[in-house]
Amino acid sequence: MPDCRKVDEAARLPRGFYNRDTVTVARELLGKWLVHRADGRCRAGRIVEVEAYLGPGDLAAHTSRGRTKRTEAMFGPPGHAYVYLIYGIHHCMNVVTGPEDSGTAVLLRALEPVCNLGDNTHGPGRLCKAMGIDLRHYGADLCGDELFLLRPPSEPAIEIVSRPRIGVDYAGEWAKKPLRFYVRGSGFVSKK
DNA sequence: AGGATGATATCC
DNA sequence: GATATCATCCTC
Repeated sequence: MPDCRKVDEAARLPRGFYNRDTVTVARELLGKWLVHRADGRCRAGRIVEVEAYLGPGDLAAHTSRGRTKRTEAMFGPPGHAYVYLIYGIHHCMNVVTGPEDSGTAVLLRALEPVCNLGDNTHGPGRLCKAMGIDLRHYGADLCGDELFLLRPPSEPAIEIVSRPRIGVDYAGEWAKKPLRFYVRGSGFVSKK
């Protein structure tokens, strides 16, 4: 099991990483580490499942209903967090991608524990709970020092599987598009 | 299969 | 100001 000390020797993902095509970013986020430093504690997990949301034209994306106070962060500049509360209980975290105003983002759905996480890290709600992410992180700069992503010290080759996104049946044709990506064989991805 | 639980969008 | 709707998870 990798160690949290390795966080300091790993390369932080630069702003430019996020300022690209959303599907490209989604696929490349697999295998990267999500790190949260707070209260003198460092929590980290390896991203193994994500979903791409392609902006106002994507009927499954929150930004398809236009710019609102809630979706403001998703329309913001890349490399920031779009966090929202769902079903009154769970938080979900997205990484904002593409140029500012594009309204595109990648939902983080599952992690493999790296350090200081329990084993309840699969599923977007449990991911946020394990990482201690909530609405305080709405709009947080992922190039900052508290919540960030990095390229791990060693990044093993992975095989990427693409499938339809989960929980977006209302989105018509968009519900069928294979915009969910996960690491084959991880064992920590959503069933289905 | 259904309930929890609250922010938000979309209606009056 | 009321209400319907959730990019979910847990329990029954």
